[in-house]
Amino acid sequence: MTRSPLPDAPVARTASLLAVPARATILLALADGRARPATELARAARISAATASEHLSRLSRAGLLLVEREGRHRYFRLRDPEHLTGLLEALAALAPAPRGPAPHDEVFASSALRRGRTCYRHLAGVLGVALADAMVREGWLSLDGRFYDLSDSGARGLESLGVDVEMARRARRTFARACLDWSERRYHLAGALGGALCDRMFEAGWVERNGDSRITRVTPSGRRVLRQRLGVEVW
Amino acid sequence: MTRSPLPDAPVARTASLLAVPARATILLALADGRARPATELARAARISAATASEHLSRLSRAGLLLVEREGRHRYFRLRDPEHLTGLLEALAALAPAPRGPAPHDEVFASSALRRGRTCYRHLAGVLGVALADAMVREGWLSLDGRFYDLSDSGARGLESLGVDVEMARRARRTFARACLDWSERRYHLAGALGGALCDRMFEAGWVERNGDSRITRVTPSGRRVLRQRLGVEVW
DNA sequence: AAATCGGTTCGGCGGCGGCCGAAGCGTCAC
DNA sequence: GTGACGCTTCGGCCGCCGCCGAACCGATTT
Repeated sequence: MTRSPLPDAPVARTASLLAVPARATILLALADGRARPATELARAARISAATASEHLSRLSRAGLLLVEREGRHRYFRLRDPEHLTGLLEALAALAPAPRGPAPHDEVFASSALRRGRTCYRHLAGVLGVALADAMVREGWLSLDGRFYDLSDSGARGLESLGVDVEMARRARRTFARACLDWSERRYHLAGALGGALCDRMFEAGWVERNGDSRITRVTPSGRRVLRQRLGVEVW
Repeated sequence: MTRSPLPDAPVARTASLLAVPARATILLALADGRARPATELARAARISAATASEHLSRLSRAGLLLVEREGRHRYFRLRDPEHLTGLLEALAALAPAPRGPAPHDEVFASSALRRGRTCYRHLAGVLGVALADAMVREGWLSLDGRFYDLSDSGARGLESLGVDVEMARRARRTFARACLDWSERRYHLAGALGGALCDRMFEAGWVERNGDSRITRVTPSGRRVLRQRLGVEVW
């Protein structure tokens, strides 16, 4: 019953990846090129974690997604956002009904969470990324793969902010890790040093929690310190 | 159990049209923008006529195909070749394995049939289309929808070639129809007048059959007549 | 009229695969 | 340690749909 392979098999196989609503939702949710954890994608597609896991592994195996482990999360992102996005748009454009531009996501714009938040015990969101960027720009940190190197001047700078760098060095945890930030798609500072910095900023009253959520906001004094010491202007 | 509709339904629904090998083959076979009858598409996809009919009706309902009845045939073609072809290529490009350019069709190039053939009782292929084009160019015929109008000068011209135009007018069949030519994707002359012209060309020895097949070729004398009377140069 | 042919419809079969709950594993918090 | 949490694997259910043969329809031929 088997026949010689038709030259269109690849087309059909690839199309079938996009042919189920749950997977299309997932890809659409990743269309902005940012990385998101599996649970969030499951929620977006309204499927169980188990089902999402299957879809994600299938999409990864097909080479559409890249995956990055981050603690107990797994972040997925499109391997080739340009190409994939174009394809999704072309498919949507072929559909008969809709004539206006699709509402697309919006779902993920939930900006309060995006601006600043804690990620386990370090700072994330726009704030966390801005901080990491600034420290790199000032020569305090340099990125090496998934880790940061802390320069001497960086150590001095952080110490002068009141961060207990020596204590962080002695911790059994990784000292300075680059953590993929899901809302900004860039790295922020994690590890013992990130924790120490985060602790210090709360302790000094430069940032504060919004109730008991993970949402964090910068206080006026924090804003001043960051501007003076790191040249960072945070909203 | 029903949930509010996700914005990705159109993407998935459209993708599922391309997600089955048989349909992908059909669309690929039509990728050149030409129209082909259902049976040929069934053969290309290696499925039964019944299955092909389902696929074709589904693709038509989805607005991907246009259909044109022609006698007892139904010719299908892509509604928007540009768009669809781009989509197919983008999908194929996403597939991991193939690195060289796809062999695409070639299948349909079977050129002997393409050059000239009879279609029921009139001339088709490159020859038929060239003839129809020439007669339009000479002002003998003008296309009106799916039919041709024969001008007075056209009637005289055909008569002078020995075609029995009056007999054709009295026939109960349609006098001069435009028949969609599958290999050239353009119209050729059908109907009673097309039949009369075809008869005359065989009778005069301007064209002859290749054995008992539908393949037809122009003889030297035919070539000369066509060049002199219609300004047509046929290979 | 009968035969042929292109195409569609119908009924039914069979398999792929999407989905979930439960269980398992690793990471992190307390 | 214990518990919570993110994620994956496993087993099984179930529905969708691609496929065909047979019957049917309409156009064309003889």
